[in-house]
Amino acid sequence: MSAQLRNYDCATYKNEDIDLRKGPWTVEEDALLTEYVSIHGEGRWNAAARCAGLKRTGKSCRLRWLNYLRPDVRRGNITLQEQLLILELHSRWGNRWSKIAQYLPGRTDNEIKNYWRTRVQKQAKQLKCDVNSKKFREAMRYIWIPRLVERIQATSGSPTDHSTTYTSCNSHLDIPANSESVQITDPMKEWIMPEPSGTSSESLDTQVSPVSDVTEYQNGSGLYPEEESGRWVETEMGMQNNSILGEESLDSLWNQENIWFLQQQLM
DNA sequence: AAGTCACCCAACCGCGGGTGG
DNA sequence: ACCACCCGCGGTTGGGTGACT
Repeated sequence: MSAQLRNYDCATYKNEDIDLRKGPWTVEEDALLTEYVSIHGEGRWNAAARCAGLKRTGKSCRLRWLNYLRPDVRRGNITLQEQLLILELHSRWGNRWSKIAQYLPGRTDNEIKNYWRTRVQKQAKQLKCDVNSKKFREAMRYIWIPRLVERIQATSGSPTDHSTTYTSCNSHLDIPANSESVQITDPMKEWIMPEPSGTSSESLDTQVSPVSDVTEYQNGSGLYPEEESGRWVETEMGMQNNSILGEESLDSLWNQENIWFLQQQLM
């Protein structure tokens, strides 16, 4: 335990003495907060800020812990599986970042939100349509997501069955429309949510609030119908072949040619 | 080398809900 | 019932960085 933390007397702390700090956290601040949480656990962030001797608000401490210091936080590129899951869950719940983050172990709501804003919204902007528009959702559903699925299958080495490349979102994410219980169905769960070594399968059966969010999602039209299956799907753009974009990488999925194609379809 | 631009991400802000006095 | 406080969520912003000219 650091001398600062050991010697600090919460009871004598005077709020008026605080000259609150803002901006980036220092190594010393990180160490103080980490040490405090390791002893007292999470929660009571205002008390944590005071007792750890941090000149920060409780909110700032909470954010720093959850988004950065927490030992199980994952950093680095969002994987294909995670991208797929984000697209799927966002289509169902909208901007419920913290809720979506519950299904991406180690990822924070902030990270997912940033991913959405920087990557997904950028594509919508390039397509000159709103990210919440039906047209963009269909572009995601019938082109982006199938390409993700194909890439995931390709990289996992499993054979690609084009007749079932993409049926509907709910075909590989078994999310009951009237339930919060999200269960990943076999065999998809292996590549959507690879089970961390040494952990139980609990993460695959995460239970959350029993209240349905489906009805809460104001853009309710974002829900996918269940009936589609197979390679050809009927969209607002007309009959759409899932393989229409060929075999280019996802990174080039949204190249100018594709954007042009989509723009034609979206007219 | 310097300037500009776009992207990414950490952190802040405002708001609403929950809770205890 | 009211108020104050705390916590969590979603939206937004500002700084760092790399690519490009």
